Amino acid sequence: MLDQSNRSHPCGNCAFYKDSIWQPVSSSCVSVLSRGFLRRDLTAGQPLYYQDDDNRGVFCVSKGLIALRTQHHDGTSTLMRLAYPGEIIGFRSFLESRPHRTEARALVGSRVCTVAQRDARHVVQGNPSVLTRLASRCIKEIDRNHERIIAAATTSNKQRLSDILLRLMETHGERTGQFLHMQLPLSRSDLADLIGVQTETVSRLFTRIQADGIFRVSGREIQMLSVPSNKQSANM
Amino acid sequence: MLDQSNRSHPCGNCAFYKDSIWQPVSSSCVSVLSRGFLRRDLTAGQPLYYQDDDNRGVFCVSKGLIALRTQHHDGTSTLMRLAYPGEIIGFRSFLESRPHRTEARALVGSRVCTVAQRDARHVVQGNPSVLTRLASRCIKEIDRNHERIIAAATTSNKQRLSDILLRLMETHGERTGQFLHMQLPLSRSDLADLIGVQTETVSRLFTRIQADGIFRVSGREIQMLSVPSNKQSANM
DNA sequence: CGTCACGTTGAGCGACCTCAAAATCCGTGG
DNA sequence: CCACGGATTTTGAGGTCGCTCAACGTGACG
Repeated sequence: MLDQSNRSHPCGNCAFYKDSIWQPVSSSCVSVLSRGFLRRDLTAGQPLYYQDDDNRGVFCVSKGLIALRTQHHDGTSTLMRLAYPGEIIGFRSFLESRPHRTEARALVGSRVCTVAQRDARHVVQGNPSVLTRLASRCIKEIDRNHERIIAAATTSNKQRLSDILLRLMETHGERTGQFLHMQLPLSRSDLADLIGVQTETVSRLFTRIQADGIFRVSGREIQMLSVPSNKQSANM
Repeated sequence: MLDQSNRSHPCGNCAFYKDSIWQPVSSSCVSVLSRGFLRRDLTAGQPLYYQDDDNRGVFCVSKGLIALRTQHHDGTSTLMRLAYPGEIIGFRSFLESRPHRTEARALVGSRVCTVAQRDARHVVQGNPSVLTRLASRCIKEIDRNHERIIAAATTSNKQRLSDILLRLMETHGERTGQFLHMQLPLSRSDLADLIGVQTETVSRLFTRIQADGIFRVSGREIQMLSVPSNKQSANM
């Protein structure tokens, strides 16, 4: 049995330690990491950083769910990404030393670990493999964006909303007998910003999704038949 | 006057030498670069690599225009990116050592420089700054994708098509008196795959764009009043 | 001269938008 | 415990845009 944890490393107790971008690093850098390390708990709705803020470090979602939004000049906004546990956020502004282009806000109670900017730079400089792993996270983000662009072009809004529910259920759902259920961590207008439609349309999409019999929706309470038998792929 | 060129470096004569990701590198690596370097001219329509091909190196567009497409299972495809001169392509599969997820194909006569995979890895390993610059190109790609997602959510298809014409005109247009004109390097169905509509819709969008008086369109011949007086921002 | 790829045009339909109003949820204070 | 106000969500009516299907034009090429 391998010991997956490591007491001296600040990420040593994290469920995502084995995939941490900060691991492995030279032993001298472990103490630098520990010095610049901050574990922070956010309540639902609490911001981590705002659009146009200067970068303060590299953030890792340890638990919960973080929304990355960008505000537009006309007052509307787009939800660019939902960051799930184990994911890194804020890396663009860190790597490019520029202000954040999105706002990060917890959607549910969350824990976020930060490595302060100065110390993160120090560790990156001394450990090329950290940069390689950061680049890998960049590419994951590119892949996610490509999937989203492709989905927008090839998949109906109804299907995309179903897919989002499915993904959320995977992480946030609780099993009760034959059903999974959850409190939806997003408002109708968040979902609208995510799939690129109006809030009224989201409401109507929920009605249509419910009619297919896999989901039951009541406000933010979502119930789902587990093992949805892939019947939804038959819908357009 | 600084000498922007460098005879011993394979990118030394390139217009984009000063922004090359392969520059600066240690002098010992310059010869490795030269060894793995291949300058290649592509005719319009010629492929550089196919989807699912193994990575053969890092490619840099020296001149021309390269389309990056992904094919879907149902036979449709999406044009993910137009790569302009000075841009790097194929970096995802290089950095992740995985097959290409897009097909790269020249839209007009183009020149592409390749650093062979083995040598590129050698140079990256010996020069951390190369990896930093590659990461920077990754982030540029993320920024482009974000802009595209935001544009899809906030801008009309007509406006987005205009924006594409404007961008192409910038690089490919030739001035004749008061007008810029070009041979459109993309078919109607390429444009459709780029903005996510049907080819018939592209045709109708051209009709409507033309009605605004800035562009004249006849098949692939596009004419534009230069300095378009930003009137198009009035259109929705 | 036929063929084939490409582009345009038309008709009918469905999805989403806008504007408006009603219903529901939720926290706060009486 | 209940009433109130604000935010959120749902529902309705009517309009617009893009989709589908189909026909037709055009130009390149054998």
